[in-house]
Amino acid sequence: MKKEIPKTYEPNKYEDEIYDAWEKSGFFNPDNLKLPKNAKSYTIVLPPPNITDKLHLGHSSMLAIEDLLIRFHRMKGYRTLWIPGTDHAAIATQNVVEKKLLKEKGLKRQDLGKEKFLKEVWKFLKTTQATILSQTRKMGASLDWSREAFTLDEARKKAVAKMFVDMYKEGVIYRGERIVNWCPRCKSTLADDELEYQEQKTKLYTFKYDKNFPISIATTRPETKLGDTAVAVNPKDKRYAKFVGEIFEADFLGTQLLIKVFSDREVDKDFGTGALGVTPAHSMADWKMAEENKLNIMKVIDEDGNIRSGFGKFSGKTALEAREMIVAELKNRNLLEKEEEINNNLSVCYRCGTAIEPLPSKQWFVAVDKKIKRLGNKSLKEKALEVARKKKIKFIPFRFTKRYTDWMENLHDWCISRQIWFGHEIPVWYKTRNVECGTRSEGEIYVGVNPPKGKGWVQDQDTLDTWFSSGMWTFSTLGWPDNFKKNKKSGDLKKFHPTQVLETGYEIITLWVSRMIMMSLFATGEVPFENVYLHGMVLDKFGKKMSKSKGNGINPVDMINLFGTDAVRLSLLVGSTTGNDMRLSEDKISSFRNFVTKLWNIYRYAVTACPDFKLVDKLDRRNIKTLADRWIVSRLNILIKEVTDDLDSYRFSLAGEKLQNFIWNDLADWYVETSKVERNWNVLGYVLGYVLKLSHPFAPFVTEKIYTDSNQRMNPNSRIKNKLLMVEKWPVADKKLVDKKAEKEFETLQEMITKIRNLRSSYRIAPGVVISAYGKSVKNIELIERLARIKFDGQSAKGIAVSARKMEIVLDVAEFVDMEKEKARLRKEIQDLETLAIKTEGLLKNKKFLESAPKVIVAQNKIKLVEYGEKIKTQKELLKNLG
RNA sequence: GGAUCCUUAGCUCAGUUGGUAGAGCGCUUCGCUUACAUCGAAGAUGUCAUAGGUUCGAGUCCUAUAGGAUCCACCA
Repeated sequence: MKKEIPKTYEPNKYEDEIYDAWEKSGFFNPDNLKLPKNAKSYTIVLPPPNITDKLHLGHSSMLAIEDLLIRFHRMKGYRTLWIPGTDHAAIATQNVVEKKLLKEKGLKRQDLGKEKFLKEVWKFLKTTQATILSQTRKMGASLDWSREAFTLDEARKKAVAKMFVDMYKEGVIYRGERIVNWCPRCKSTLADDELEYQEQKTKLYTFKYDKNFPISIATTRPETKLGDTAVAVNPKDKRYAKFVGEIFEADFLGTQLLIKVFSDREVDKDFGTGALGVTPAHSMADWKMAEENKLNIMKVIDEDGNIRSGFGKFSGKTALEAREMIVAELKNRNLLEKEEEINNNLSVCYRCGTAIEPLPSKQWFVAVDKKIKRLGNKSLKEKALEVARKKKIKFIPFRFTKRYTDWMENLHDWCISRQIWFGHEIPVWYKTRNVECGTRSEGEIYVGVNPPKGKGWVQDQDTLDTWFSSGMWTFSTLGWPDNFKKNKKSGDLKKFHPTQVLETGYEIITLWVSRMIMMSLFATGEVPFENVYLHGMVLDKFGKKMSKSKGNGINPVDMINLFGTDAVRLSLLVGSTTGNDMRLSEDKISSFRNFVTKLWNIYRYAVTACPDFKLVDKLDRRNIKTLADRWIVSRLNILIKEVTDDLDSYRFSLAGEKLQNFIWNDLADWYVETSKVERNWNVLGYVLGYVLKLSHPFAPFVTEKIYTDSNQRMNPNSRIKNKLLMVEKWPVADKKLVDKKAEKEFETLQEMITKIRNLRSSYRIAPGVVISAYGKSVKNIELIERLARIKFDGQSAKGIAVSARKMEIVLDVAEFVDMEKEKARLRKEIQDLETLAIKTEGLLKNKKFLESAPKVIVAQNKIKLVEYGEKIKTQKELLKNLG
């Protein structure tokens, strides 16, 4: 069954059908792999992409790296599992849908009500989810789709509720009041790491509460000063020392304040007046001071960002309106001493950009410092630090360990409740529930996986932080809690937990990695993964972060359509280093497309030139005949060792580069190109077969295509034609085939041939004179001879022509069987050429010769008459003119 | 304020434990030779940011400086 092979590999034609074949084979699922019972497991959980949007190149990079690891280990004989999934990304998704609703229908979520709104969210997420999954397949990701999960599906809901209840029962989850970062627009709390900071100019006002108050204070937010209960000064500040410990009454524009003066080291003497008005309810730092100094707490601003009742004319106004009113009144009363512009770092909501309002509020927390019995009386924080320090979890590159431990050490209790509709419900019910300006009081409370029986129970209206559910990802996807009864693992959890590698972006160490570690330790007593491999961000060719708003993002699917998945994968894997950002441009991707074509054409050449060509699994050493054979086989076996080592050590880029060099330079340019005369197809079949295996994790499609194409050609009627490269055994280097002597000898030949090539070009080019037309083209040699005959002494010119012929003979050197004979031949060639070079040079120095020479340059089958500046003429035309 | 990373060819970046400076793209010249023009051959280009130190030997290790990027903390 022989068919024509196209000149170039056409990815779009084959990729979908190849992916189908993989998927149908069932080998993405480790249960279908034919493995010995004691085969080791190798598991990666895919960091679930947010369902807010389709995938970008950053995701592609993640998929490329993980699929490389997965395919490599699958071929190495591990019980290899890669679990797919998506993340519901609560706040982000809710925001996207809200914006969409407003834009398309002019509706707010409140207009729809919770139930209808959530329906809209699900409608939205189903479409993006579908897009994400199809993009993932396009990348060639060999994920086990039978185990696909979503952070908000039924199984995960069950796991999350169980986790919450368990932690509550251990006293790790508690409800408490404290200052939270409140977004008045999203009406939700934000974690510290969900804040963004905006540098901006703000006015700093210096004033006194009233004219009898002894100390002036400075603030950028006068409206919050309605809730001041103290003034803090630096203990070393002599100006205020005499007031410390005293309590003053003040009348701040109609509001009665009781101000205690105390000292605190945190206060900067040189900022403003050196005295800080303390507003415990509306500043993180002040809250801390209030706790230490047992200050009263007075709330001024409510959840909508308005001034609460009880503040006279200011009540009901927005914070900004109140600020303006207060400043105006301070001016009127002559209390305002100074008004200056300063640079201020404003915290804003990372989703909507609204200024954050720090507010005290009742929230659910995970206690990170509480000693936990099941963790050997250590806290989550201590245990999470221990596993990193004892290297039960290794960070790659190592330096990120420090980022993790530093952050862990300073970790505060984690607020896990969010005031949004979309997300995991909190498994808590109350009997009576009053809501009044952020303070909630309730009577009876019930915490359990299943709703309580009886009437009058109302479920907690809040939802859980996304990271609470994604923090459980490694074990919730492996069947926890059903697979974890009485502290014993069973099923998937037993087979695949802990996982081997978590591959993710370094920016997510604190948000996600740390939470996974804590939650896994609590739930299973195990680390969630043994290694954390961190990749950098993918930037555009100017080094800017790709983002939708900037419009500089490259859509991976566009690139795949243009250049093929293999090229996209290679460009993401080669030329980048662990933990560092990388730039990507179309040029880079297209150069890898060319590489894929190269690989394809080695195969194409073999099949066209040798109808019986086949890939060889085992090489009979008697088939290694020529020096070139020994050389390429030796090089291959060194390559196998190096690539395997590199991949084992996460040096993907290096491994890819070595493969590329071998395939392009050694195999194509030297082995295939130089030994055309008597090709050893057996050796080529062996080398190509092994190269395909080594390259498969990098470029799965083209390698699989070549592999199956070859099998189908040679074995159209046997089962072999359905064999997949994907599950072939990873090559093992054979030390006996490494032949250093052969490599050295071959290198000598390479050097000699290169020298001849150099000689050829060294005297080929001379200003204004003929030259060129080397090569086999008889026409060109004829041309030189004719030009020479017309104008000069025949002999000298003939020399040039002859030399042209000779050089081609050198390049045809094919068989390096008799090394000494071959070397002698090459040496003679070099000598001849050198003599010729001297002769020619002499000729070219001859003024008479130069003056009378036709000033032509032969290039690209076209001849340019330089002297007359004439336009390019064809060779034929010139010959005609010369008669 | 604390920390990390980067600075190597015109551009984008490799360079694993210290041992003769690398790749791709681009550029110059030549070549369509039945595997490949998405190709082949040849060529040019570097005080490895700066200054010290350790060493027989430093792009690589140490110290300081400059510039760039990022993360964390945070100013009332």
